[in-house]
Amino acid sequence: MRDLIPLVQLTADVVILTVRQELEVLLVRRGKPPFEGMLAIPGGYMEPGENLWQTAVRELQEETSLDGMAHHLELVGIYTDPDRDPRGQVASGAWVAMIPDPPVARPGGDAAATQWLPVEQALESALAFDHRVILHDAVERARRSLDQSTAAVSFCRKEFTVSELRRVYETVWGGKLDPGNFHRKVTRIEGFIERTGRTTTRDGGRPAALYTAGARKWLPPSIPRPEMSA
Amino acid sequence: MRDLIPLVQLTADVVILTVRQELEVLLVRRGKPPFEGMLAIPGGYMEPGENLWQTAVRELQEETSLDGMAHHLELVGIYTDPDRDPRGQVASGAWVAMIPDPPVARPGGDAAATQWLPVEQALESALAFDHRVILHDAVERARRSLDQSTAAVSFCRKEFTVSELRRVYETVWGGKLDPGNFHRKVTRIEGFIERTGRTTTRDGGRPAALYTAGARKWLPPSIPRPEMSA
DNA sequence: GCAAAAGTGTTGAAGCTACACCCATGA
DNA sequence: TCATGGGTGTAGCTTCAACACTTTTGC
Repeated sequence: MRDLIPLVQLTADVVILTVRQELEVLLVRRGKPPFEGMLAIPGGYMEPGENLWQTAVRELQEETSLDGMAHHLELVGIYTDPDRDPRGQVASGAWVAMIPDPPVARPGGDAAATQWLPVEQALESALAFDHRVILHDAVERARRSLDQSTAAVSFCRKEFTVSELRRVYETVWGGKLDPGNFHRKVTRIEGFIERTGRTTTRDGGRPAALYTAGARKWLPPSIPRPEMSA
Repeated sequence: MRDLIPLVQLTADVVILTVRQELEVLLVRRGKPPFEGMLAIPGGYMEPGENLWQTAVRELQEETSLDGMAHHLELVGIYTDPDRDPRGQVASGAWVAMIPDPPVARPGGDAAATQWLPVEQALESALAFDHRVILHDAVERARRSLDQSTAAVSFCRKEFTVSELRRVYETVWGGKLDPGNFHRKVTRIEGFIERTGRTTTRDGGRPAALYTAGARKWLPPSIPRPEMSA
């Protein structure tokens, strides 16, 4: 009976997204079989003593030289179809990371090359394993997070302007937001973003106030919670 | 090198929640070691040919006699600490299910007994494995889903009244909502709930219109998406 | 000065909260 | 008839969308 229980290996795949002109994803070209030469989502095996979240943090760090721990890493799903990997039973936890300013991509491990690709384009490409599904789910999740949480700030550098934040929303959703109204909206949601007191003119025009991420994690719901009482 | 990659067994744990007077969770008392005699979240091993979601569906079905497929099953997390199970490396995917009307709990498998417990009370109890953490995360997730998605209807039977839906929110959040305003709110969100044309007097008073769940999955965000264009 | 981006003011429409009030049933 | 919960009306307030307009920089 106990022998019938599948023994599996675990991998963490990390869908690394950033916002430039469009929403882009970091992919690696596989340097060895299976799917040698194909594009894939960066990931790797869980190592002894690790849990899978730590694996994801490590992968993010290896691919981007970013401190994975400090960045937004959100679980997307767990992919466990028995035949998803030709090498045998390999289950994968998929995370999505939203990072600012694409840093230089760093090839390493079994990746012959890493590259940024617009997600539109990546979703039309053939990817290794079930990575097209994973990428699709991850992008869905990222869009949803923009709706509901303060995750958009993860796409901005540590200090950012309201306009830079607005451009994140505009890019991920496609469309334009009224700058004035957006400014009032986000500055009025308590704990969303906090002024640093500094300003910048890096976007041209009148100096813009710089902000950092606030403590709030979730945007206010559309059905407001009642006052706690019970 | 390849031998260093841990081989693990996979289990699916299903946190089954329902709303009665309070938010309650279905727990099983373990009938064999490890943690024999302790309360635990129902779950079981992934079987050959299954993926882990199917395992979760099967577990829900075994514990509640409900068609697991038809019910709301939401991934909560993946629990992979190397020492979370004394039997060895066992990783667990945790789901949360929100079901109506507690049906009769059905002991089966390695569960000597199953019982409903108020969540507050369960969170104060010692549970097997890391199940206190899992339960905590699952309840958080359920609360969040009420904010952001239409998941509240999963706590209602197939046909329900607006008041029954309101009581779900009131119970999960603790507090009172204005009946009139709540009624207008949910009936005006398109696709949230749909009238059946039938009525009921099961809650007393004037007959109440019966509704079913609509097609909408997510409630409107507080920062409205711009019109798509790009 | 001119262009560009930041941020504020304004106005009419829409939505929300609180609460009164009527409705339709069972007892 | 009364009690109970269902549902609508309404007044006052807040928020919102659209867009004009002022501010502060770089060139």
